[in-house]
This record gives sequence, C-alpha cells and structure tokens, in this order.
Amino acid sequence: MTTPPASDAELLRLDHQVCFSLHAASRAFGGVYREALKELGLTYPQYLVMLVLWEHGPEPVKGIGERLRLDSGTLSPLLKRLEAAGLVHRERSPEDERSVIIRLTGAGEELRERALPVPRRMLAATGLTVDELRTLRSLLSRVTSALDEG
Amino acid sequence: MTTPPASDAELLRLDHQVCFSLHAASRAFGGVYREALKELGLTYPQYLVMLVLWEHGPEPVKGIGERLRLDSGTLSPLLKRLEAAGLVHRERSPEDERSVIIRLTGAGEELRERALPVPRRMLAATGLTVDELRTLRSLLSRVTSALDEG
DNA sequence: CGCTATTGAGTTGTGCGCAATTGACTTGCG
DNA sequence: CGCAAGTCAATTGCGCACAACTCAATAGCG
Repeated sequence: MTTPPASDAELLRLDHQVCFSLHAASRAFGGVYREALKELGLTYPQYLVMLVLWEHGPEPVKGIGERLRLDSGTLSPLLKRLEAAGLVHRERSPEDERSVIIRLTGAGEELRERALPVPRRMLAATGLTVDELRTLRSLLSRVTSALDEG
Repeated sequence: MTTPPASDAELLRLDHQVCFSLHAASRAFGGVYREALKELGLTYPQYLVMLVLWEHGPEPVKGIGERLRLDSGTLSPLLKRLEAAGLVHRERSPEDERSVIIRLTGAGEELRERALPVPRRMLAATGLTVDELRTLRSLLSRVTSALDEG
C-alpha cells in the first residue's frame, strides 16, 4: 500500500473524482431502492422516516429531522404524503402546542413486515464485503462530520 | 483487522447505516459546494457540467449525460439556465440535426480561472488523507458499478 | 425507395433538498 | 405581569432527479 506521486494536479483530480463518485453512488442507491420499495409504495426518504418510527416509536417532527439531517421544508410535505397513504398520524403535543408528534397507524406498523427483506436485497446489490462496508461507513461518517463543521 | 461478529441483525443494521451515511455525506458535500460555488453563481450539478466542458470542449447533450450519468430531463433545463447565465451556447449539430452541441462562451471559459481554488477548499474540508480519499473513491466506484448492473 | 424502429432533446408531473419567511406558541427577563 | 427573544412547524420558491411522454431526425430493413 504505497502512496507515491500525489502531484498537485492529481490531488485536485482526486477531489473531483471523490465528489462525483459520491454523487453518482448516492443516485445509484436511490435507483435500486426505488425498485425495492416500489411495491411498498415508499420512496427512499419516506422509508428512512418509517425506519425511524419503527425503531423509536412516536417522534416529533424535529426529532425525525435531527436523526435524518432533514428540515421541516422537506419533512412537512413528506409526512403529509405518508399521512395521506394512511401510514402515520399527526397530533399536536399536549405539553407543547408548537410540536407535532408523528405516530404510526396500524397499517404503518404492519408495513414493517413487508419491508424486512429490503435491506438484504440492498446488501447483496452493493457487491461489497462486510469489511468493505464497515470501511465505507466509517469514511463517510467522518467526511460528513468534517463537512458539517466548516 | 479482525472481522468478528457480523450477526444477521447486525448485517441489516450495517446496510441501513451505509445507505444513510451515503445519503447524508452526499448532502453534506452539496452544502459545502453550495458555499464554495455561490460566488460563481453555479450549483453543484451545473459545476459538474462546466467541468466536463472545461476538460473536453464542445460536447453534445448526450455525451454530457453519459459522463455525468444524467438524462435529458435533468440536463435540458439545467443547460437552459447555463445559457441564460451566458456561460454556454447551444447549436444543432450540422451532421445530425437531432443532436445539440453545448459549447462554452467566452464568459464560460473565463469562469474556469475563478473555479480553480474550489477543489482545494473541498479537499481540505473533507478532513481525509489522500490514502483515505483513494479508498473512498474506489469503494464508491465499485458500489455504483455493482448497483447499476442489477 | 418507403416504411418502421430507434435515437436525441425537450416537456410534464412528482418528489426530494434547502433557503428564507411566516405564524403560533413558549420561555425568560425586567 | 408584559414584552422581547427564541422555538417549532408549515409554507413558498427554486433547482435537481427521474419516469413517462412527445416530436423530429436518422438508420435500417425489405
């Protein structure tokens, strides 16, 4: 594992390639998720919200936003669509009238069963080993943290 | 570098974490690029198109789409905005009237100078070493290739 | 040559992502 | 208590991404 040249020009090129790869990989994942989630009637961001609710139970909009790094401008219409699909229910918090609590409906709970095989399909589609996935996750987390500081 | 547990449940969890990290990292990059490109009046996808033109010269819409993995539904309005900003010019190809050639204007060429410091700023913002960037690029490329096959 | 299939751009409609703003509610300070 | 500052959700406006479609131009086959 040598680290030889790294000329100035190559560095800039490497940066472009990393950013572009990230952009492309993100969209490629989106495409595969689109397929896997089609029969559930969910988009990938909607699936992320459902994962939060399946794992943590009722959660205010702000809590979902913090977990997924999304703001109300994205979540409000998304949650309206999930509500229209009968998967979640929205209610004002009694102790803080500014807050809106998102809660799964029965249909929302039941959808979890049908969503169980999705991660395994994705895992297989990546073509990476477990070690590589761990490395990837670690690098991506560090990049995100670093970028969010600046 | 051991690879111990990897239980069934942990695998599924790992998948979620990788997909989410990818999504989050992609948006984090977008945010930093937004800052870096603001004074140039470009968005990140527009910057990608300009990079293609700066590097390869005049290119048909289809060629840009293949290099960036984008279709006409995304590129047509984006190129219209670049044209409105005076950075590119569009002309029908003489030998194939279906094809539209995108060519940089003088202003488009000149913008290259002002864009030069951008990659270095991004490189610094990631907080990764050159080796880590190479690993990341490699993993992301492989994932994208694998996903695009399925 | 003429007809069909394909290709390349563009348009439309839906949904995500983000900045900026609004408006209701809560907190905190004098 | 009363007012200013802060918080939370929602809305608006713009741009990207993608599917589905339209339309013109070309290629290919009989």
